[in-house]
Amino acid sequence: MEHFSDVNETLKRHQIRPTKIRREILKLFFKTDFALSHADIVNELSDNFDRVTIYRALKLFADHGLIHKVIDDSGGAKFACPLSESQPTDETCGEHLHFKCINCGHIYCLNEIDRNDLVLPKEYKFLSLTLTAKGICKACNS
Amino acid sequence: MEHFSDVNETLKRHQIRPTKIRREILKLFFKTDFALSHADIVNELSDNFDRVTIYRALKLFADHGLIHKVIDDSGGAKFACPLSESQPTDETCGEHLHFKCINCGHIYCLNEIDRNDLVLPKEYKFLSLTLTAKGICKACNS
DNA sequence: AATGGTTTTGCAACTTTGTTGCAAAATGTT
DNA sequence: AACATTTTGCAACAAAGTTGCAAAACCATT
Repeated sequence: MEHFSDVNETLKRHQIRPTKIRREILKLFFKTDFALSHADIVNELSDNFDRVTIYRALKLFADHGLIHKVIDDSGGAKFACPLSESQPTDETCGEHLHFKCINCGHIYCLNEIDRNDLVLPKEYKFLSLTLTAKGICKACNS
Repeated sequence: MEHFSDVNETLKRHQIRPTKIRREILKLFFKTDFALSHADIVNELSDNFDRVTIYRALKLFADHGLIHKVIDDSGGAKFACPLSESQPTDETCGEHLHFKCINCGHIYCLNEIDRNDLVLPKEYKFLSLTLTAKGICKACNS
């Protein structure tokens, strides 16, 4: 768990030059435990920064492994920042469990769950699981 | 496996009135074994039908359980038509395995795979699996 | 502190994807 | 054929995201 004062340091650690808008966006991620959409960020930030700049910051953060993109089941893009920095985000984004609340719509990254023995934290109520495989299809595998 | 001549009958069976454009779209689904995007259909249909009419036909098909929507991992919507009509599409869409080819980008519905023992057809090369749970989150579950 | 070079930002314009309202065309029924 | 109901095509709109470019901010050097 990181503190707000770590914002500058975290940016630098990820080779991202700290600017005002980047600090503001990262602060928002630090105080939120679910994935944020671009629109969420625009609405949440008090000073109105430019939409495009926010898109670019999100892209930059993702490219540098600070956050990762999650596609909502309705097709919208959200971005999640893993609070535990223990594991590198870059490659592991597809490897942890995502949980979508059908009530509030929030998406949570459940990093600590064993994929082979899915037991959610007790406060969560499990209803369904979607599986999506990736690989090479029969047409391309020849 | 259905034949082209079944197009009219299939539409009627799903309580969809057969019109020219609906027959054309369904034919396309019958001859394709992967999920189609709206843009795919626009490009594939020789007569140029109106974009909006195609959107409406897809919505209608999905509402009547003839096809189901799949969200691509890049956020785009695709629609898949299960060739085996053995199982009702409406509720089971989230329950079968989706396979995305990282080479051609096509999404296949693998209906016959046992979720508890994922063994893909031998022509497919498996690379990774994404898990997404749904339910009620800690904030809403109180 | 001023200079100069690189980044970053904000703005305008544009694309893609999808939706809505409405009049005209097609369809089904009597 | 005449009627009511569906369906289609069109125009307009909205949300999400991208690109090019000039102005502003930033950084390093003298």
